[in-house]
Amino acid sequence: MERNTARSNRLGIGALSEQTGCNIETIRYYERIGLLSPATRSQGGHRLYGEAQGRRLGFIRRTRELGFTLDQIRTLLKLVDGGRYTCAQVKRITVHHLGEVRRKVADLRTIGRVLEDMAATCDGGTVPKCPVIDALFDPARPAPPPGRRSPRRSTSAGLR
Amino acid sequence: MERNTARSNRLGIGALSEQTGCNIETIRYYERIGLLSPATRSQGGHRLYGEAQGRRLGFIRRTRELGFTLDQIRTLLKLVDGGRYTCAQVKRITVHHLGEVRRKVADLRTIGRVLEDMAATCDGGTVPKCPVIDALFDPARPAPPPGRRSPRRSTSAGLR
DNA sequence: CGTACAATCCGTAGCAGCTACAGGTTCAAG
DNA sequence: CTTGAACCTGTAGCTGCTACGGATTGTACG
Repeated sequence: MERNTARSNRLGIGALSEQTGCNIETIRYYERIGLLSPATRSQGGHRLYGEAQGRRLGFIRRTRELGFTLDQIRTLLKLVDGGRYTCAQVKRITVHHLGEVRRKVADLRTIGRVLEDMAATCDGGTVPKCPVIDALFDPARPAPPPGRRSPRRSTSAGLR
Repeated sequence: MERNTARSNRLGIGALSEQTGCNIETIRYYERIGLLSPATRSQGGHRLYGEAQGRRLGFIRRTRELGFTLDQIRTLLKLVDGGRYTCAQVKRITVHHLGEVRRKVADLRTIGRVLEDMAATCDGGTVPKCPVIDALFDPARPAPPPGRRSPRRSTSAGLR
């Protein structure tokens, strides 16, 4: 059961997976697409990881959890690898991503409001007729398509 | 330029695309996966659409805009097609989806907060050193992975 | 030392939900 | 009848993984 860590600090891919919470297949995937550099191998060809690779994978995982795309992560890592990144560069990427997150939140909140309004018109009865279906079939009703903001808010007013 | 609509109420796929705002390729895709039933064809094989298909596509598009998955839409349409759906069935799907939207909003707001905190630690200078990178490389710092809530909030405190 | 069995290997294919070709046919205006 | 836009089919690509299948290693136990 104890797979390693014994006296060698080099981990197999399974141990690294456990340590970082990152799926084995995903680790190999990251290597394949070049986010992780090719791991050193045992004689038999099994991947072995040291501390540096572990920290790098941790970075990727945390960054992913914050919703950065693999491409953004690639850019960040390239900056770090180059050794001559600036705070400004990193901030630009971060702030850009923050903007996208905020847009998504706004869109989803709009969607949520529409869904709430629609659900409220449902009595949930066994009647073979539902105002939600009607609303969805009716061209004029539901919220403006998310993506950019619209000046008028017609959601709850227009729905019932 | 006027493509049709002339005196026939049947539209070509391009006209339908314009009318609904749904990409031509996407319309064909919806047909392929069975959301739209196979269109009737001209002698030459071009798709022709009547009002009913147009309304159905509109339904799909609006429902998609609200974030329902194609599978949920398929279910809704099956209910409608069967002609014996109940308000309760529709409401169940809607409320379920609403729950997911709310979860996503919560997760994204958490992410947004972390990003804000991180960005705040950046002075945006030309210094080859950025606290954001440090935070992302440091195992202990960033926000708990979204998905379920954590009791302690260490974000802004822990980050600088 | 042999053997079993876990761990790992590689390559490929699949998921959602489209989008983008290429290389051909049809439609409609002039 | 000719031109050029619209349309056809089929396939491949995108993101970010995940899940095989069938082979090979690594290792603990007897």
